[in-house]
Amino acid sequence: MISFEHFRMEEGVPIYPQIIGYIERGVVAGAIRSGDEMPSRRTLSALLGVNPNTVQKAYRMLEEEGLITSHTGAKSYVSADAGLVERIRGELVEETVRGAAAALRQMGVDRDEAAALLRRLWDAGKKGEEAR
Amino acid sequence: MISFEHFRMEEGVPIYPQIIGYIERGVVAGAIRSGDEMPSRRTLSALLGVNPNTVQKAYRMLEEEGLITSHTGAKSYVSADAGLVERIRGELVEETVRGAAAALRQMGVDRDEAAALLRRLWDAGKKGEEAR
Amino acid sequence: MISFEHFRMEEGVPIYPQIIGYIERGVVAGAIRSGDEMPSRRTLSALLGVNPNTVQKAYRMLEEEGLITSHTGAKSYVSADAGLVERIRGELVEETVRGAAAALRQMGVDRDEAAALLRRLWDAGKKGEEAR
Amino acid sequence: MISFEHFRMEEGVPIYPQIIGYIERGVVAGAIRSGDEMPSRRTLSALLGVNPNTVQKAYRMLEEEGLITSHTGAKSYVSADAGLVERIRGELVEETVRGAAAALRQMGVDRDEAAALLRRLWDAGKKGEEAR
DNA sequence: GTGGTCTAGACCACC
DNA sequence: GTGGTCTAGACCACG
Repeated sequence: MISFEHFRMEEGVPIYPQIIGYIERGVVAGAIRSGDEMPSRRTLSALLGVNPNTVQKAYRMLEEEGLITSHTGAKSYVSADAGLVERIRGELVEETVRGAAAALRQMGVDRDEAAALLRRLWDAGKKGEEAR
Repeated sequence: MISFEHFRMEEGVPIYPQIIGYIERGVVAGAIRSGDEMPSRRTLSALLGVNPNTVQKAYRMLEEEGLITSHTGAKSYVSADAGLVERIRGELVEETVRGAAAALRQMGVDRDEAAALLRRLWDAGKKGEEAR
Repeated sequence: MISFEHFRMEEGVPIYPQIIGYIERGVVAGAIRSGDEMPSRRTLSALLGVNPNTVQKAYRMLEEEGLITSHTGAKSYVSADAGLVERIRGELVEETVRGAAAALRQMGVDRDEAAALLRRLWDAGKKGEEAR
Repeated sequence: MISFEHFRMEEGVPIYPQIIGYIERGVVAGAIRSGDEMPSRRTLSALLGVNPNTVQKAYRMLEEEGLITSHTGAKSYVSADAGLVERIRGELVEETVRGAAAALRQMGVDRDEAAALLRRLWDAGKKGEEAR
């Protein structure tokens, strides 16, 4: 059963993409692997304090993406082959870095300052957000 | 008159927060200063290709935040005192860096690798997204 | 033991009402009579390829309707007195005819055409759906 | 603006397919034509006493079927070419007649009796259900 | 005012 | 207990 203990909800952003992103990042990190058992819709919705349907939507999109499999009445499992993981990794890492760089640039931060900030704040939110 | 030439719309995210964020980042960078003239709602909506109501909503929230002043029938001006700017700067920069760091950590990227990536991709999106 | 050989499942409709309807129509036709023995829940669920709980639900509702009697650990029997049968017959037949008539009328089919169609298609689905 | 005054909701059946069926039958009858204006989601939901989202789902599926067109901020219109109408007509009429025939057969009604019933009850529900 | 999306809760069939 | 679907209400962007 994969853990959601390091999941932190971001306000003002739709919840289901956050769930998708959490799973994707965990898969990219190798913390979530093929065959791992997903929490049930009810379990996860209770854990996150959201509606089961919101979780359902995330799971459905993950299934369409090929990251998990679902069968009625049975549990859902992760099913991520290496190629898919590598593809997601490429998309996700670049997108994250580029987005932060663009925002910081527009705020007048220069490259060295940004890199220094990143190093300094790296462990800032570590408690509770450690790689999965 | 402040410029929106570096504004790039992000799909799948409400537009009015994007406008607010653009102004906030410009103020933090010092590119937008107290007394600068805001474009009229009509002008900006035409420029961005969005509905006037969407711009109106952004202006109203910026006014509530204290970043601009609006008087019926008159132009709107930026009104950002040093304290407000500093407060926004602290929130935005830290939030941006922390968010990226958390996502990258969760993907299994380590601190050195992240800093290197940030330096390497710093100018990546510059063409067409300069000082975005 | 009453037979389910002519039962055909309709997709997209809950299964338990289909079971109830099958019994009701058989009773109205006289093919199912008071005293007839119902298949056990397990037997029927295996025969129809559905979950025992689904059959259980249908049996419970039939019992509430008064069409069958169940005693824990014992077989279930049909118990349809003449009055009940007549009441069900009136409801089902009229409802079926009225519903089809209304739909056909709304599609611009006239009465003669509808009656002709009914005669022509009467045996159409018979093969494989006989006495459905 | 096409009218829903003859629409009658059937209990125990999902609402959105009923809306779809009503439109399809009207198109088959020729009572609803290409270019006709659909009621807005809000208008129809208020009229039927259902949630706007339920209407939305029906409209969306009708759009996928090619029977109506929708554009954000603008009204929805019927767009049914002759071929599509003919295809729907074939499916709908046969399906309706076959379904009623099968049910009546299983209830022990014979063909002549069924045709007679259909003629007799043809106008039974006419008030309020007249072809569109 | 329009259509589109997100979150929510109840119900169904299945194991 | 599991996943899947339907109805519901609020919010968003657009004309």
